[in-house]
Amino acid sequence: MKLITRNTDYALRSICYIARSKNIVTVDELVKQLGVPRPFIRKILQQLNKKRVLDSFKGQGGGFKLRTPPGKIYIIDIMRIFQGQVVLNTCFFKKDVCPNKNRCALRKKLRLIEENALKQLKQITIASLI
Amino acid sequence: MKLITRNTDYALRSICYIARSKNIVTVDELVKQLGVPRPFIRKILQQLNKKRVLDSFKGQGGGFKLRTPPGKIYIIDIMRIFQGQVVLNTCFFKKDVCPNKNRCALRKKLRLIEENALKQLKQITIASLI
DNA sequence: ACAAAAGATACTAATATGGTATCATTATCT
DNA sequence: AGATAATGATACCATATTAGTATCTTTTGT
Repeated sequence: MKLITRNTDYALRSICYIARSKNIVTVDELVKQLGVPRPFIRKILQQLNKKRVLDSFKGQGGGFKLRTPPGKIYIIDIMRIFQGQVVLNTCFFKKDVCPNKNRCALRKKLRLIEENALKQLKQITIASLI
Repeated sequence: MKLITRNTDYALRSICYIARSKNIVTVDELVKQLGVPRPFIRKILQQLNKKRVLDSFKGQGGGFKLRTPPGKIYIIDIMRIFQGQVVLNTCFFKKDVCPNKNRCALRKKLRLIEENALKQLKQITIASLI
């Protein structure tokens, strides 16, 4: 069980850094700050731009800045970008083994735990991290 | 984020089935009950035997039974067998980026969430599932 | 025009998960 | 004793996900 993956982590830290910085931030700067492979973080930033978390500027003097204030960026949204639907609750069992999903004691308990985690994740903003 | 993996799920259901059954249970019976690939579930049961959750009997009339009462088997232990340390809280960052892990706001919050989930997982026994 | 930035996209590598195959060992029954 | 029915051990293969690279295009400021 891994709550967040590497690219989510990189993304969050990049966003935090950009949020703290008043100026536009280049990939170069982030590479230096975070020590993350350049092409990898480029891809991450591009995704964040596509998903409208960041705004990007091409050409000399270009780079990235936030598109939304840090208090309105929830880490669950960043997780969703890189990890898809965060809580799956997929049942591995075929219908005839687990005829009634709703009554499966195991699923029920796991779902509760997942819902709790989700609820907490939904409350954390970038602002609360910087 | 996937709370449990397939083999953990299979293991839990096998244990539940064995717990409900008064008699010794063979792989064959479990395959019929759960519709899971035979060699795969064999491996799972072997691991459960090694970890002393189940007891196994070779030869004709052999099979598996519980070694511990269902009220004392916690699903977190089964998860640990198949998924290793359940909550990792690994930080992907090098020391110079994240100089003080304890003060990293992100880690702190994630750890809290993970600890909550863990606490809940630690309370669920097989007995509570059957 | 040129250089410095990001955009797009396709590819490769590593790891984890899910699953098979095969042979050895042990116990029971006749 | 030998056949049979069970698990033990172990090595292997397949697939999916995650992590990371490479390359070429586009935009923009000087």
